[in-house]
Amino acid sequence: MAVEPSVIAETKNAVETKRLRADAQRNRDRLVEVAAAVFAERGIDASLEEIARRAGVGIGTLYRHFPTREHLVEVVYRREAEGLCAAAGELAEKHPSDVALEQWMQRFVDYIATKRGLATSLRILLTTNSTLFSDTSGRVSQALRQLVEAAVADGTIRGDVDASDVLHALSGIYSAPDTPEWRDRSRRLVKLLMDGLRFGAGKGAKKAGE
Amino acid sequence: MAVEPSVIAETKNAVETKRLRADAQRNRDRLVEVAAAVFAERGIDASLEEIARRAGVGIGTLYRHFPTREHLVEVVYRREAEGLCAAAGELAEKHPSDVALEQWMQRFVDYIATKRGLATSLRILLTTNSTLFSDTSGRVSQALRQLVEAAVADGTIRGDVDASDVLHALSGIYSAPDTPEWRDRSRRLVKLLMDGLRFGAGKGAKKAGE
DNA sequence: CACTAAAGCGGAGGCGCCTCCGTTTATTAC
DNA sequence: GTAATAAACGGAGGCGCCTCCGCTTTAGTG
Repeated sequence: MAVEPSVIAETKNAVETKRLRADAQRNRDRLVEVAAAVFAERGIDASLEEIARRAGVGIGTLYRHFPTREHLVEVVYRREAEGLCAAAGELAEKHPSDVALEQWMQRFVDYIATKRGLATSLRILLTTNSTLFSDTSGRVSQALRQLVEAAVADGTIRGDVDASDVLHALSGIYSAPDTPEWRDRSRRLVKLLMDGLRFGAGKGAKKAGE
Repeated sequence: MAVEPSVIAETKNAVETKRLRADAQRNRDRLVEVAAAVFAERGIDASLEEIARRAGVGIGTLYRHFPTREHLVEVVYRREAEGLCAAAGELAEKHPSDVALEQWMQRFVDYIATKRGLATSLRILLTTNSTLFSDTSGRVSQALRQLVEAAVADGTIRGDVDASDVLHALSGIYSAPDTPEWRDRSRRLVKLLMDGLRFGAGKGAKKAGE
């Protein structure tokens, strides 16, 4: 019933938390990685014992690192968000900017899929600590902005839209009901949006290529 | 994850649900009664096995009657609300109308105490089926109205207030934080309110006693 | 009353949660 | 290198959840 405030502290200090012993750090990383996979595969209610087992550690180790399920879920979610943001840069290097945008948005669909699941389980935490989602969503939309601006700048998508338009267009992904077809429907939405963005590419940019 | 719509149906038809076998009905009643006591004593997370044990039935029987914890909690809550409403009539018969009102409000504090606990556990259900609270709160405020009007009518409390004023004044009980002192604080609030209501009793009633 | 079908019972068993503490391992100091 | 110590490990064990199904009881019928 009582929600521990320590969660907040823990996450804020994450970067400068006291150095873990090498083995501890290894186990912790492993756990987060495995947890991400297991949550994706089995859903958010997956057994923590399975996670420990697959990570090759005892259940006690899992609990030492993540005193509650929510702690683990939160860390997984943050990692997911970071991965998504990092992908923006990587995709931008490897692909034409419109393709980069498209692929990133497809990945965004997956991200939202997890986010939905996690939200259910984090609900209790969130009522107390609501920096989590605002934190990450800021950085995610920053990543999107970067991609959209690049694509507009080199004329691979139309110039009369900006990142917030795109985000708005994507909002259907958030709000669509949690049906089995959700993911496919969302993928189609991204394609549709992309076609719309490509249509008339090169025209109407506020700044014509310099 | 999926929330069963059957809960709604089950409750609506509660009155005319197919007759249970005598032993089944006995067990069911017993379970609800015991559950109310155990929830009050141990909190909403009390062990269902303890409830079954104390009710003298097997855990299987509990689960047959109440397939999820939430089902049980809901029934307990409805029973609580009914008891509160019924108390209005009983208190009105046994006591002067201002005393009846005061005692009822004290009981109301207990009711809210459970309601808070239950709300936590029912949250998931409530997002789907929100008739529960509106249902009961209508009847509860009806009970309050009856008491307030009687007390105004016979001049034991002041006449320039009505039931909704009193309910409004009680809202502090709802919204106060869930601290250990909550109950005492709420009891004092009721006393305070009662003093206010008695002050100037007999004056200013819209209708002087007929 | 006896008989039968249907309804209901109950607890064993499998699984997951979480804690506790004896054992192991990394790190630090020498 | 070794020793000392703090940090971390891991899994046994206790408890609760929930399902499943062989056994018991009730309600109906003649």
